Amino acid sequence: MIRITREADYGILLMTGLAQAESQALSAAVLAQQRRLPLPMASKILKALARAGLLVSQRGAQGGYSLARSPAAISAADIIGALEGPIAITECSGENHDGCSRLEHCEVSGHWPRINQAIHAALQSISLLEMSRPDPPQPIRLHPFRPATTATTGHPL
Amino acid sequence: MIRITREADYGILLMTGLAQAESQALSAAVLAQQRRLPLPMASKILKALARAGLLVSQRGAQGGYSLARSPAAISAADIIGALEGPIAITECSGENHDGCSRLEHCEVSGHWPRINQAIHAALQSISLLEMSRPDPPQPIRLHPFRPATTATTGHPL
DNA sequence: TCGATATAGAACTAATCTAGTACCGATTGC
DNA sequence: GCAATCGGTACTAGATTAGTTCTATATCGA
Repeated sequence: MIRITREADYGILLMTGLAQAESQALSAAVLAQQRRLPLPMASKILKALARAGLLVSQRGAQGGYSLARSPAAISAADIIGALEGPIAITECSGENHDGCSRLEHCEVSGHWPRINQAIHAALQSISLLEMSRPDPPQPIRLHPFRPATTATTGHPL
Repeated sequence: MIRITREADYGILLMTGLAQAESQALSAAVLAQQRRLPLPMASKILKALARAGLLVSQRGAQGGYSLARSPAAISAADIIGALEGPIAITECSGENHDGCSRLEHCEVSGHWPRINQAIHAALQSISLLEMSRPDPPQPIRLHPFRPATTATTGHPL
């Protein structure tokens, strides 16, 4: 139900890694190793997070990534949104009806905006600072790394 | 970001249709026509909702579907959960670690349960009664019906 | 009792999406 | 200048989704 992609999962892992590094810059290779993620994947995700303005990147030798803001000022919604694109409500509501206004049977009640807002609010209420605290009742990984050819368990959220 | 399947979207449409029918039973054909959904699709979804106990079905001529409980007692979480399976937290937390306990790198903090719970709470706070009220600021459809061969716009939630 | 109407359930297919990899270019420190 | 790193795009195999089809079962009414 309401699944999140593995990219977003990994993204949160990487962000918590950076949050714990206390503003020290870490390279993609270091972060990937720390979180046991394949380097190309981690690299791809870090690029996206930097492009979204959540990370600051430093190129060249001794380069790396660090958080663009304090962990308290970054929410789960920020991270997930950066990796999975804008929430739907921005695609088909308000002034922007692209892809929807063409449809002849758009007569249905506005339940989705309400749901979107509820979920968005829930995600925005969770900060990276909270997620970085290593005090969970149960250590849990929902999206464990799985090499491309291996069977998988589902990843519903 | 955090997408919901079209089935769940259609499911909510169909449920609101039944909620507005005020406990009168409606056939799959009637509901499908009302919501402009292809009959086989509507039929498939209604079957699933009935199996999940959200609808009561009446077979045979003059048969149809009606709500198993009052619209106020049915939440968005119920509908989405019925169509997209149990939420992840039940698959990999508490006593039930199937598919996760085997993994060697399960050392990560428990951020997902927190997020799961937040989203689940948000969805549970929205009742079918609310969703059935035709008073939205903007009538919106996120998952418009699209014949199998047609291009699509994304459907992020 | 028979036939029309409806739901129950499983199986199948095409299109789309996801996860992960590979490659090449640009920057920077030593 | 060269090695270390990030930036960006393109590609592929596998999984998932969306929708259809087929057959079985139940019920109403003539």
